[in-house]
Formats: sequence, C-alpha cells, structure tokens
Amino acid sequence: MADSRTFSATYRRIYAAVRLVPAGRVATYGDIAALAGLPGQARLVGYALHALPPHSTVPWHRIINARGGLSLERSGPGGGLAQRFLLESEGVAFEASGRVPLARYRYAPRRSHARAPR
DNA sequence: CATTTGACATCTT
DNA sequence: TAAGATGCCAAAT
Repeated sequence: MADSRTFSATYRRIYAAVRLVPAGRVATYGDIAALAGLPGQARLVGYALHALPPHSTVPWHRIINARGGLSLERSGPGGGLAQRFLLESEGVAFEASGRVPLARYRYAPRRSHARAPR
C-alpha cells in the first residue's frame, strides 16, 4: 500500500484507480484521473505517482501519457527504461517510435477514434 | 501563510 | 508537426 495515512484521500483515489488497470494493459493519466473521479486532473495523477513510495504495490508503470509515451523519460533520461521493461514483461509491445499503441493496450477506452465534444 | 514546482492534457498559434 | 500558453491540485520550501 501507499502509506494511505500519509497521503490525502485524493491520492488514495488515484492509487485505487491505478490498481484497476490489469497486467498487460496501459492507461493514460487522464483515464486514471477519470476513474478516480477526478476528471481533468491528469496532473495530479502524475504527481501522485511520483510521490509513490518504491515499496508500493501500485502498478505505476502501466500509466503513460496521452501520446503513448513514457513520461518518465521526459522528466529524467533513463528513467523510462525500467518502466518500458516492466511493460514489455507484461506483454505490452512498443512501436519502433518508442511509443505504446494506445488503440490496442489502452484500458478503459473512451472515444477510441472520436474527440470529446465541446 | 505565500510562492514555486511537477511522471499531464488540451487548445491555439 | 512543433512550440507556447492555460487549467487544475497537492506537496515542498
């Protein structure tokens, strides 16, 4: 667990949503935020995962950005390698461009090919 | 208590 | 396609 008492209820919601993602599947920060009941708070998801203790059982590696890329790479070089390895271990294949085909592995797919109405 | 910062997403130029 | 700007929230300083 992610030291539930150390984190806010909001974070706990996020962690719970992340745990809903089955192995071999990925989800975007936005999806997790929506699952956690915090639509639009994708940023909080990323921050929550960053604050996640190493001993937690939360499958943080299954959370990627909307481009299908690993956000860890963006923050620090080499950081995404571990995440990529974990995902590949679960059967997630990466494209040559280094991205994950969301259309295939994305969990809780919303508007697969359409954009959100405004 | 106020300011800064951060594993993002989405729109606009 | 790329780059810049904005919104949102919590934790750290």
